[in-house]
Amino acid sequence: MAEEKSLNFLEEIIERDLKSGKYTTIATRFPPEPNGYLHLGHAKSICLNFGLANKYGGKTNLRFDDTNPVTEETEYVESIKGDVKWLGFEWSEELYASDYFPQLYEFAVKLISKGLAYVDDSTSDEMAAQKGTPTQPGTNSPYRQRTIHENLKLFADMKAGVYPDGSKVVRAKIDMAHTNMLMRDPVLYRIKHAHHHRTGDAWCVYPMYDFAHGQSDSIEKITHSICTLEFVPHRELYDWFIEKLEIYPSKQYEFARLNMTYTMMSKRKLLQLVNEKFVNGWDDPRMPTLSGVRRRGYTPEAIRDFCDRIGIAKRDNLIDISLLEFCVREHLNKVSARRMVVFDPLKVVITNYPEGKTELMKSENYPENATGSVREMPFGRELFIEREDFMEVPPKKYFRLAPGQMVRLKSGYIIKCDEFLKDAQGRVTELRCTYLPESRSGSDTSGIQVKGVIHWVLAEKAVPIEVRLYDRLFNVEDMGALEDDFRNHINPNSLQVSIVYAEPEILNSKSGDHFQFLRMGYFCLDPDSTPAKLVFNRTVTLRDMWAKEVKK
RNA sequence: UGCCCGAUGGUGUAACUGGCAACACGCUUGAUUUUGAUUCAAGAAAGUCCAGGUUCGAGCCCUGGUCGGGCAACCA
Repeated sequence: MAEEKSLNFLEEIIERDLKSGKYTTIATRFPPEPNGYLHLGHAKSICLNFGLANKYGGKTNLRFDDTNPVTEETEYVESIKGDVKWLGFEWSEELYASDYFPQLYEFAVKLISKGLAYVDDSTSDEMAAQKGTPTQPGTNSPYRQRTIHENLKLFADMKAGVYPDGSKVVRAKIDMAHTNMLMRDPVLYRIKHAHHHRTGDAWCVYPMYDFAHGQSDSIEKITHSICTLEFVPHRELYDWFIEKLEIYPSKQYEFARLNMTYTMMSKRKLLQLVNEKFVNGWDDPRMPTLSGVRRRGYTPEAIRDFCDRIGIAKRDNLIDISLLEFCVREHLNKVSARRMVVFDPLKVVITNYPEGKTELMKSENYPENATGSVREMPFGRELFIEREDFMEVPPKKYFRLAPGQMVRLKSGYIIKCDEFLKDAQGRVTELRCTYLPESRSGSDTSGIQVKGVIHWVLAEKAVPIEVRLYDRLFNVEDMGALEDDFRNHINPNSLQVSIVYAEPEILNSKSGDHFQFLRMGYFCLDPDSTPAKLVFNRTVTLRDMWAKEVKK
């Protein structure tokens, strides 16, 4: 296990910092805003931040960036905490940017006192005009020259609730002609007479992200503040505040966010899917949210493995969803109990099997592990098999049932199809087969080798269950390249519900159980289940070489 | 027409910091298999965005281009 995996660029930076003695231990943080549910992109960040701290013996804080009371809710805080834990990580401290409101306020006062910030009465439109453009310098606000004394008084009044929302802001006094737009006198504080999910009505002025994030890192003595690429231009401001405030110098590093084929990671757009009912909530199994993939049956192990495999770099990427599916299958193959479930039943009557007789057949639960764990399946004269496991006129390499052809019933007997019945519409309604009594699974003395093995259930004991089959939510590979509205590209067939027939053992399923329905895919029990009706989500299909063969 | 990032098989990520491009997914073929799954084996696939330069030697360094992404919210 001592294989040396090459380091990503952040690990290189950290190892250099540790080796040089710059730090003796590292501190990272995962800083979500509680305004939505976490998704796979966040999983990448979580695995990175917590992974780095674990690897180098440091710590990771969970810090909620809750500086905008109008979009943030406790519901989100709870879901985020649950998701991080589910993924398998433990934070050192649970913190909130709102914990630092008093200190952040003092930081603003300090900047004002140093003549490095001022209160501006400009409207947002006026400020936008003052900003200039990336190619043209901005212009100074007419309020830029207010005295320190006046600014202090005004800011105190802002805090005291004297002014209405939007009437005034505090801005840093930097350079309206700066090539970095973010350095053109950015807003530090704005007035919002809004109820905050944690501080209630204690404040009516709230810091902007830029004035809260870096300082929060600094307060927590975060050594390596890791964020995504879009914050690269913010780093200059981040460093400016640290320098002017003379506080602990956390360093910001940026990596490329996760993009995946056939999906999107924008919290805003995911919220839209929820609000506009394209999906059934944040935890809809079609969503790339952690609560969604969890409900879908993805395991934390699989997601961590996935995050490990995609790597960390700075170039834009579009990860093929098949890699995630590979990780999920790999894990589920090892841990899922096997069950037989017939989706589209075709009745089989075994004509030489005694009427009224049943026997119990043993079948392995975990064929990948030598646990010896087995279950018993009732076998009898009338069975259901998959309709597609019979063909009246089979193609060349079809080795399932066909007139005169033999097949092995998994964990049962070898049967031979003697004849088939059709209804008036020409639809096959029943197969009449004979079985080889000496071919019983585990004590086969028939000497006959058949290529095809199919799953089955005893008709009389079959348990109807609901399965929900999911397909990709969007039918466009690169959602990021879209020119038009993403809602125009929703896959109308992303969810298909049907009633299928399971072996009786299915009744013992418990929530959280993962199964492989033989030859049909991986499934998990959905919370919508009731004792009267079990509901299963298809996590992912099995790889299917035959489907490819058929396409040829 | 500004500033900041980035560029290696189809997709990702590597290349011991200058020594004849590797790993994974995907794809193809074969073997095994009481899941057409799993497992195993083999194979196709990039000459590293382009053009110069330095060097015995460049994916790594230098110069100039090209292309892609980001930046003008009282969002984060």
